[in-house]
Amino acid sequence: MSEPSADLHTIVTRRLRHVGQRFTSQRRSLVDVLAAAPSPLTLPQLLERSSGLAQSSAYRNLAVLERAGVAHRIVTTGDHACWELAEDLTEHHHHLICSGCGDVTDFTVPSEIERRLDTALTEVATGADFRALHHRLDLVGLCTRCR
Amino acid sequence: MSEPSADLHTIVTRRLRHVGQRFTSQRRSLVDVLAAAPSPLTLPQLLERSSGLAQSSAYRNLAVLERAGVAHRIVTTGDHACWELAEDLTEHHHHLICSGCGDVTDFTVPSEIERRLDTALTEVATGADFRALHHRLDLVGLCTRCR
DNA sequence: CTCAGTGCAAAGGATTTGCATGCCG
DNA sequence: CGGCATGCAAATCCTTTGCACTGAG
Repeated sequence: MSEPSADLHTIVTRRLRHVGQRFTSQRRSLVDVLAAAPSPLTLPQLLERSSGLAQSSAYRNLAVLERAGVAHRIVTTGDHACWELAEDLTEHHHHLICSGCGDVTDFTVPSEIERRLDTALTEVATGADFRALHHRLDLVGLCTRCR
Repeated sequence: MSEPSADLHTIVTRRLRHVGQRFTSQRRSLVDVLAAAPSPLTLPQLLERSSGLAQSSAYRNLAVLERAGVAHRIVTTGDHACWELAEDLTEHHHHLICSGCGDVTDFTVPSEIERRLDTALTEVATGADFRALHHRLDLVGLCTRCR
């Protein structure tokens, strides 16, 4: 399910163009950093990994990438929000969220359970007259360090 | 599964005492408002429903209630955080989150699926050397108004 | 009398925005 | 050239904190 880097850039370019935006070098850098990370990154982490990127530009570009459906913002208990690539650019996964340090790690569940869950959620959404876009399943607890 | 009001107060009193805090009238008001609401409430909503409560006191008391395991803070995409009673004081449920207006509504899934999910999550947690405290399953989409 | 609890106002801090400048198309 | 993109600094706005006061025990 993971995309080769060249295709990723192609897709991102297309999606950005779709909302009338360019794929600038800063945005390319953000996308690459997100794609390389094994887990969502906070803004400070993104800045560390993208040299010479102004904080405000990072926020602005992340907002653009989110509007284009390329990046996704995760709200956590911690001080900063986290960012990751949109799910359809990676693979469907969930998050282990440490309530001690706010750290976020990815994980997946067996596809059979995922399917059943989807079915159930679709029914719920239908019953509630709610247009479901996606679901979010997080496991909250304590990581090894914070235990 | 819902608690009669008297028992709720008893439980809350005990939990507050356990962390060395009193069950004051403001805290009682917050708990009652949360118990009466069908969904999590933002701070402005809580203030509306609790006359004569200072904003700072609300935040402080919610923090105390959270530390006592009575209330639970939900981080949303919206501007404000939301608050609800702790899950073991209500019943296990999930949230429909509208990405348009940030509104949050409760829902439940069939217990069989919930059980299977729990099993799967326990395995994941064990494998990741993660001490799971609880899970969070949200359905993100658009409510009727924002559709 | 003591000390947690409270209100008010000010501080904090992540995120957003205004504005002048730079650069791609 | 025209307009989007960027950096810097200032503004926003939710949330937290300092401080003096009040009230329960």
